[in-house]
Amino acid sequence: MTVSTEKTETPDIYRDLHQRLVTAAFTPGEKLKPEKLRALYGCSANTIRDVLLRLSTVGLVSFEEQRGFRAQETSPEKRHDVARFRILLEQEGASLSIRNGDLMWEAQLSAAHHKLSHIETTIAKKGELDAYLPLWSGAEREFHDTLISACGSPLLRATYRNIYDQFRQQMVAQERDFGSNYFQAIITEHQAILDAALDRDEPRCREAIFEHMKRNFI
Amino acid sequence: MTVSTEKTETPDIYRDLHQRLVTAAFTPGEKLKPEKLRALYGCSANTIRDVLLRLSTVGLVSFEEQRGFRAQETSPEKRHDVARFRILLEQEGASLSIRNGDLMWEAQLSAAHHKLSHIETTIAKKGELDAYLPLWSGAEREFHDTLISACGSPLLRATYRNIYDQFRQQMVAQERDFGSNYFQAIITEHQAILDAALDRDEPRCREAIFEHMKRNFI
DNA sequence: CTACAATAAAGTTTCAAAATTTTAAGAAAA
DNA sequence: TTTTCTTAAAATTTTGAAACTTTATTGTAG
Repeated sequence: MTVSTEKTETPDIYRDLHQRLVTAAFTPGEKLKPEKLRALYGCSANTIRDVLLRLSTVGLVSFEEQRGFRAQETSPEKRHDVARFRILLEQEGASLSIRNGDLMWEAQLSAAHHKLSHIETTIAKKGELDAYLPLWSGAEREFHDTLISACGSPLLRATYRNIYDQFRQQMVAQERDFGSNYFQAIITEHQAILDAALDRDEPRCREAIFEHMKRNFI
Repeated sequence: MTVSTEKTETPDIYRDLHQRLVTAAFTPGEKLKPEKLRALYGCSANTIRDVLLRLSTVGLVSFEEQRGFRAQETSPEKRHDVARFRILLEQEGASLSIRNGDLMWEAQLSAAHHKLSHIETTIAKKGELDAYLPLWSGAEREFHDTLISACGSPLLRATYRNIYDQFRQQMVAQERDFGSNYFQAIITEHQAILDAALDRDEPRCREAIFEHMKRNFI
């Protein structure tokens, strides 16, 4: 069901494992054995190895020479580190975008926020997070990525995306209480970020980003 | 000569290729064919593939599905991007280190600077950069890494190291004029960074870092 | 002469098995 | 009982060859 039967399977395996990792389908530190996963995707162990090697590249999987792969471990320190670093990158990226972004950027940001806001409102009402988690996670990622998309630095943006995924992995793994009031809160926070960005108010946007993330500190 | 004959060769292949890449033994964009490199290290093509996959994770090698590996391309935009991002990370890391660093940090920073300074002075006098490039590159990396080593963020530090290596790769590839006066200049700049750090003067240290890097802008 | 298709060559990815290393289990000694 | 050594099992890495893709070459039609 989750496995595509297309000719070139590797990208699908990558995407599927990536998705599983950021939605905590594996418990942190769990061993990822190519030989076991092989069966799941109907390919050889080496193909899995390739994919895991690439996922270790982006920090979702930890890899140690001669002792294989694991789903990235989590700890309060790690979560704190990821959150701090994410703030740094997003604040800087947002500042640059506010300076450089054109009308198209504003439009795309509005659009991304609209989608995100819709999904978050639905979850806040219905409360069925499990069903919406992949959808919401994707929309949130897109909103934050769009926010920094006009920063003019491909490197900053690529690094941010990696960190965002690590953040998601760490937070979902922590089994936070994603209750209804949690979503009420982040709806407000995302709105504040959007408003500050469209007002081209750098300090206020930085502050809004910090407010959005500070709950994840130790 | 460059190839170790130990039992477990993979780490050596990784280190050796890493070294070659940051010292521009490959021209930017040059194709890295496992089949060719295989002979060099006396192993199979897949082992090379593994190493290249990991090097692509740290940005030294570019990888495209179904069309293999290349030494990272270079361009004015890319160099500018790397330089800007490096400044961001180093300024932030240095600021945090200045706030958090203890006496041990000061001592290590002094030691790293002492070594670096010695090598740079030698090069400035003798001018034989080619012979000293790996030594100097390693010492400079260590100095900058030590500067941010007390920042308290493993993620920031690891990211900085990757960016430093990409920076080195980009700059050496550009065939800059590493003349004697170039080294005279950076000796002064490194001294300024050290002094500001030991004085615990964040703004001055940030400024010194910027001054050290601004020559690499477009 | 150019554009397009067919073919050949080169390069990349996948595979299953062999070689190596790590981890686990059990036996002997302190 | 605890520790250490030996042995067996499990897992990882490496290999060489097969399958597949891309790129280059050649030939044909417009």
